[in-house]
Amino acid sequence: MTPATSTPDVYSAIGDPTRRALLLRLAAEGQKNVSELLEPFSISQPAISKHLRILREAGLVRSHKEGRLRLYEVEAASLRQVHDWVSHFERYWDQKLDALGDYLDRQER
Amino acid sequence: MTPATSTPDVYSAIGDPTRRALLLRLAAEGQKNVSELLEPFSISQPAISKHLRILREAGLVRSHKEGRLRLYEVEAASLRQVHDWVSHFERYWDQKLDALGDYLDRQER
DNA sequence: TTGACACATAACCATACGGATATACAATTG
DNA sequence: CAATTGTATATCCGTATGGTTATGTGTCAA
Repeated sequence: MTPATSTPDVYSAIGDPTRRALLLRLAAEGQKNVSELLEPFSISQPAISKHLRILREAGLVRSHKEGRLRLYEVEAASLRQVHDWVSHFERYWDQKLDALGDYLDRQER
Repeated sequence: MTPATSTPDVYSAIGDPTRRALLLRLAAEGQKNVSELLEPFSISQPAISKHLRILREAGLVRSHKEGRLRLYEVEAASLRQVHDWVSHFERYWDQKLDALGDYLDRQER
């Protein structure tokens, strides 16, 4: 019985530096196939495919076949939640330590 | 031979939902001691202490003793890099495909 | 001084993770 | 058709991660 394979969340998807690099390159250079994405790294093709799968399951990339290539592109709408979450802490790197920060905080949950 | 215990990076530190909840609460409610932080969770005190250590080593909290309590507070300057990184992808959730987005789109090989 | 409390650390365990190699399969090329 | 290329999946492996219980240490109260 295969145990349900829970979908990976966005935070852990971007926790890996290789996946961040993949995302950044896709954003900078647009669609890429697996071999192209693989090239700058010194890891195996299956390793990259695994990373791409995790990114896809986290909703961070999408892909489609074109001939015998599979093209990947960024689909980063789910990064918005990360952006929003991190923004709660903006006052900690902004100089202005306004007591206004307290207002942000009802967003808890 | 114990292998040097590399300092955890910010991305993996916030990859865990418990640690995100801790950070959010500290930001919302200010200083808290370990027992207070522990209370909403159904995990052990050592587990929380471990999370707090990881947050501390990632530069996300700091602490000081006060009597027999140890008070933790947010120290989230290092979240700025995350915020900046995520911002690279803003155009993927903004409706407005600004000039930068258009420019990048045309670079597609 | 003794005991209780607050917390950290140690030791251990199961599972997840990132990598490798081997293989399967679809699509193109000869 | 067979061979080659592009990619995914299967399997395995070592290490990291998140949890537990047990224990050590500092601080306060009686």
